[in-house]
Amino acid sequence: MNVLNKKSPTSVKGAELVTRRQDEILEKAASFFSQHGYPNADMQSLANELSIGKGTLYRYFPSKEELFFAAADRGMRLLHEFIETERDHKADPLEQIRLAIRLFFRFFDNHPQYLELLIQERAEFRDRREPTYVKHREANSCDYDELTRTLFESGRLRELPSKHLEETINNMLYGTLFTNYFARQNTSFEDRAEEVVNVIFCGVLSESERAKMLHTIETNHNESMTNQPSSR
Amino acid sequence: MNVLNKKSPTSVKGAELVTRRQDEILEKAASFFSQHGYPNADMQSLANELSIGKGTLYRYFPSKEELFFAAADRGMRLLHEFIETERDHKADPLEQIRLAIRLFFRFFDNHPQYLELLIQERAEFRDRREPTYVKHREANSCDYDELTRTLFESGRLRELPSKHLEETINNMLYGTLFTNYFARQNTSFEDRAEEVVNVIFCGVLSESERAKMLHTIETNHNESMTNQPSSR
Amino acid sequence: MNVLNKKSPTSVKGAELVTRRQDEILEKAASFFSQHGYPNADMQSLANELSIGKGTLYRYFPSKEELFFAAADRGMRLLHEFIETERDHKADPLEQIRLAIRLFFRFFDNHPQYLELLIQERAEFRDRREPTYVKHREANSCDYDELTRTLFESGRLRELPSKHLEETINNMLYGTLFTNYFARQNTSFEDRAEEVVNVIFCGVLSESERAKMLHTIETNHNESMTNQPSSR
Amino acid sequence: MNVLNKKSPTSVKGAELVTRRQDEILEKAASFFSQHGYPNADMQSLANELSIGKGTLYRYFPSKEELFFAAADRGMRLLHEFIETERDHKADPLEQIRLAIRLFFRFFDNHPQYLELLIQERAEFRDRREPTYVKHREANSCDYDELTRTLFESGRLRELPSKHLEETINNMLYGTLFTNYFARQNTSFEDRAEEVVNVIFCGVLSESERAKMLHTIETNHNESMTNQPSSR
DNA sequence: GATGAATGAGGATTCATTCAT
DNA sequence: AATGAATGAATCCTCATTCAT
Repeated sequence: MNVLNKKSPTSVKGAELVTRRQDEILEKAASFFSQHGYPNADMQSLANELSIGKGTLYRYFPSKEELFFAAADRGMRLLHEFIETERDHKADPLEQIRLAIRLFFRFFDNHPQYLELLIQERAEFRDRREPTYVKHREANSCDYDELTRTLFESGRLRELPSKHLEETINNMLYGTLFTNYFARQNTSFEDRAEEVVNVIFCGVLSESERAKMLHTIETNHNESMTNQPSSR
Repeated sequence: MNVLNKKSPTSVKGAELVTRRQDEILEKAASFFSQHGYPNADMQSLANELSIGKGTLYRYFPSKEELFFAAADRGMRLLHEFIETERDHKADPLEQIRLAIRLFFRFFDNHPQYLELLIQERAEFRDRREPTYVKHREANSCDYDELTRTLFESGRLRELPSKHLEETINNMLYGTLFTNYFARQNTSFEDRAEEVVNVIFCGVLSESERAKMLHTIETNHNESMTNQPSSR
Repeated sequence: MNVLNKKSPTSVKGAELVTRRQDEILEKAASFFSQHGYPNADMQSLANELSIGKGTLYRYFPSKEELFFAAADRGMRLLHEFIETERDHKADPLEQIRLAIRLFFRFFDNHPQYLELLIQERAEFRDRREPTYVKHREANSCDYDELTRTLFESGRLRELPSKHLEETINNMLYGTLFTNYFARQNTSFEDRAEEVVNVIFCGVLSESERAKMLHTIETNHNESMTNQPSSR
Repeated sequence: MNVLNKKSPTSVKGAELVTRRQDEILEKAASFFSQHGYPNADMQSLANELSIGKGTLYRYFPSKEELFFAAADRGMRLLHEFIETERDHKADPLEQIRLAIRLFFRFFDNHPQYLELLIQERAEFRDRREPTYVKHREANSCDYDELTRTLFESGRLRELPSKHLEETINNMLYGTLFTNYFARQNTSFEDRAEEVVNVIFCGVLSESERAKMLHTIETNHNESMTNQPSSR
């Protein structure tokens, strides 16, 4: 499916060269797809922007589709690497989460094209492939599982199914990305990190209201445990 | 730009007929675009599904693009109407918000095609038009402005810039929609409404941790007010 | 696979129109493919020659390949019709064969493009489809089976497996077509009909030599019957 | 037009090496073109199969077209050599012809790719070049001219214009090749040699019928000689 | 008003050939 | 001498839109 299939294993040095070349192409392709949208991005123009021949593009990627997927994957890989490089495994768990969120936003501030690619991918290849975004989420999820477990055990989180926590954060993060990006407000994502963390951690209610609500939930929960074995 | 413009008067009855016909088309078009994606949805097939001629389609909508926009707009209008019809203006404000969230999710459970259209629209017409989603948000925002004001004034929300509240809820809602839809998990949105409300209202931290954090925020805030007039 | 698939059964009158149109296209396509060769025949130029749009071509035939096959099939159909129209079922069987050969040649004199198509087809679609030529041969073969049977029974042919007769004639006919056409000698095929018939019917040997050879064959045949039950 | 032209002298040994290399390439090229058809045979794959670089191919043959022609020519040369090597110049002339036919068929049984090349060539280069097949026929024709003359003079053939004899045999041979090959019947050509010889030599009619027909021809011929000096 | 036949701009992809290493 | 990376001309096909009936 790639260059190497057409001919020869090429030398190690050659392989490196190929990888470097592919990276250059992917870098440009990401912005290009992001800018024009997948269906309007034509390979000729992309080749022109790269100052290479159209054929060369096809030497490195067998089709427009594969090129797009490779670009999207690269984005998620870069995101992952960026967060891994910057995070501090020894910090307080809550701080780690806070930092991860901040880094997540910072990445998309610096590379908005990759956010665009996530959306494009979903729009164009709805039924053809597992979304890159989901793959990435799965790759990362284990890293944070332990973090949350620790927090639960030390009683620093309230009692929520642990899956909820992760998903809720995810929804909030991507929701913030998407709605802001959709709205083209051009505000920095990272600038909103504090608010987001703030709401996720503390909610929006005042002290007293919160107490009331949590009490109601508790009560309902107990009742449903006692009276209605099946809640659906 | 539409049928009526070409030769406007026509009888009132005629106008109604046109509207009914347009609605039938839009209904089908929404599912169709949703199913195939904008670029792969071809007008001939849509006409076939509607059992009308391709030309007729063009009588009612001047172009594929306009048809798509009309379908997306209709989706947002239906969402709005649905929520307005079902909401209870006399209920407790927090309950009103909770219900609105629930209804919002229920709508997209019942009409997932309109969610798809939002994504399609963003992907295809990135730079050509204000997203339908944003238009809708603006249309609705005033309705909830007063609701939140009341809650603030009665001390039932903690002190957050009012814009934040609305945006945060929005981000959470759309984030939940998008990530779930992206992940194709086929779970009902409404089933998740309670969790979402729960987190937005109460946050994820335990009582003590929350207190600590809110204290820190307060302190920082005061300090920054005193010492660093500009935060960036 | 054809026009009708895209939409609607069209009226009877429409169907006739479609057929007429297809025929016009096939007529031109045959000469065009014949002239340029399948791979060099481009659809745009063909459309230009027909003074229709490229899209129209594709309305009537779903692909270049199908168009080509349809043209080749039409050729064989026309050949068959031509011979059936002109032949005289009441004539002496040998005369019928002689006439059929003459007509066969005359057809390709008048429509050399269809000969070319047979060759093109074999060259381009070697392994993708049963040759049109073979289909035609099968369609016709039954017509002549009886003719040859009669001739055998009345002792007007010497003893040859009946399959041989038909195949030999076939080989001779197509061989004459192909070699003459290959050689681009531009001589009329029909002009050679008499020679061909002459050789097939009488062979090239003189009376005495023929007698000798037939005697040898007979003898060998008897011997192999007696001594070597299986000759293979 | 080939390697040697670019920088001619090179040592004699070098020239031999070049020739050997070219032969290896042509050998493979023949099967390759035969297998895929000229337009689908791509130079990269051919180079791969030969385990040489694509550039090297172009060192030995200036273009795909020239390579193809060289392969086809080589086929005809091999055919010629094969027949020359195997034939027996001292045998009875009729036997010589019989043997030549048998050898001709045997060659194509063993090297069907060269038959394919003849067809490909005609299909692709219809108007660009004298068919290899014709060149070969001309090269060989003189060898058999004398043979036939001898036969005529000794009265072993009936009176036919000598050109007819050769052409008729040719047509029959190539006709048998092509129709059998077209039909992909996978029968051995050589197995059919006897039948073919048999029909060409003796014709298909019975003794009496043959006499009748030859009489008629004679009569017509004389008449036309007497009455209509020019038959055209 | 409704239809669908006709159109042609537009874009992905292939592959023979060149040429620097 | 040998290589294979780079090139871009060439071509099939799709589909939104128009317009005569």
